[in-house]
Amino acid sequence: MERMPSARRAYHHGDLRNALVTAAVRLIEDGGTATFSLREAARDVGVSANAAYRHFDDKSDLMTAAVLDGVGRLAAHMRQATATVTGRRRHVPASVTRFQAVGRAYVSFALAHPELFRLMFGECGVCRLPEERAGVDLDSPWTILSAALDALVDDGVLPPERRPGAELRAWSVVHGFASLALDGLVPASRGDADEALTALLDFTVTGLCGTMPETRRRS
Amino acid sequence: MERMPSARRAYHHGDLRNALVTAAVRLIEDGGTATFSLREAARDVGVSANAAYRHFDDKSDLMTAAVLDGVGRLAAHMRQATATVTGRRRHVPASVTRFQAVGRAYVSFALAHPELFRLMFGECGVCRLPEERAGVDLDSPWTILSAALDALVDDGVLPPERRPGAELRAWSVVHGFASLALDGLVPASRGDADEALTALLDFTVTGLCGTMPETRRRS
DNA sequence: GGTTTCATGTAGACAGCGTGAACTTTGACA
DNA sequence: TGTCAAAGTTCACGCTGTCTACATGAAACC
Repeated sequence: MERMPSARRAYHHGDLRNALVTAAVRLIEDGGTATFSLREAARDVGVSANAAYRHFDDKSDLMTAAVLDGVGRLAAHMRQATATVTGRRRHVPASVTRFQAVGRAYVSFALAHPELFRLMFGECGVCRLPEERAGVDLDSPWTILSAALDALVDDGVLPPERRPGAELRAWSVVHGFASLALDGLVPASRGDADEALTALLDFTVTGLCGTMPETRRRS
Repeated sequence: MERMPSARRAYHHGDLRNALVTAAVRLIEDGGTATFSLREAARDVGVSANAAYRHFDDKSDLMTAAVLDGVGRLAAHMRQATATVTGRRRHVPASVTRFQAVGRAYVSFALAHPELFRLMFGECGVCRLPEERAGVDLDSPWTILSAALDALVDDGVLPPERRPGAELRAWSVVHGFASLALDGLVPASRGDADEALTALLDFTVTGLCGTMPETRRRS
């Protein structure tokens, strides 16, 4: 199988696997994980339900593929956020601003794709990724976070002895906040939530560095 | 309906609602949220599937009841942890130790009841609790956390101006850590995980207070 | 005490689900 | 051109959530 007209669209789809994943992501995003069905995804693509079994072991395998797709989107979102940091606060080192932008991106992704985010970190989620090794496929987001933390060290605001394990602490904060926000446990109004997030990110930097760093550094 | 022999056990169960909730919690805890079925819960209790509809609107209503049950257990677990704080570190104020014990209890509950915990804070979870007001029924855990934070202020380690919103920040940290741990994203070995948790709780106190407090306080 | 009432149970039916087995189509290659 | 395997299809099964109708029996009223 190499060439496929894709105009005829008879019997052989041509790229069914990807089409199913795309449909799954869309269905999950607006419909939730609970009501998602493999049959509906197949129906959406215009194919019989069992056709999916040529590309996935079972329903949960399809959902895992959707999760992987989501991880990729999250990484892209985070990467873009670091690349285009907007605004910068007085007396706050650039590395801190950029680090906080990563966290902000993480939370905004979760709020923009609640159901997908929940699936990514819930049952059928990253804990069941292939190879029995979960962390592997989260490399991208993890790497982006790591780089931001390294920059904090390079900038002299994060003491090297506090560096080990910082990813896990930082990740815990934003992940927890995002999860709680999805559950409606964060101040409802948009402004309040943003204020809470800002406070949270300052709290994170303080906790990591041992104190809130300013631009006028002590040597 | 008042008296029910409970020995005869014919037709009328006597306390079917509670029995169903108990069965649901157990089935969810060892079987997961995905495979849980209302019919199985009914079968477990020895009652027809439709009997459940006399006590619950639908499946998700039953699951919500299970979630409420879980919130109660979580609160009890946290309360007990604060009451019986074991060990105490040098140079660390007692209020800090007690605060950290609350966080430790939260995480240990999540690790002990992974599926229930996930359900509590996932779809069908606290976000869909009755009254359209999520926070309400989390009063107990929230209150316990609040009290621990108040104690930090009373003890002079948490500056009053940093007190507002502290619940949300503290909760975010432990909730995120617990979630990530359930996804296998925390160092696998038991000792490493505990070490990471300890570091996380110190990080939290530092972030909240602005610095890591010691017993020999300034002033 | 007999009758009525009604909350609480049961039985049966239905569509939709995930999935296995067997069959069909079709593009690629000898 | 004939063959083959990959990628679809159809049929079938048991299980699910939930609807409608019916059965039971404890309690309330005369």
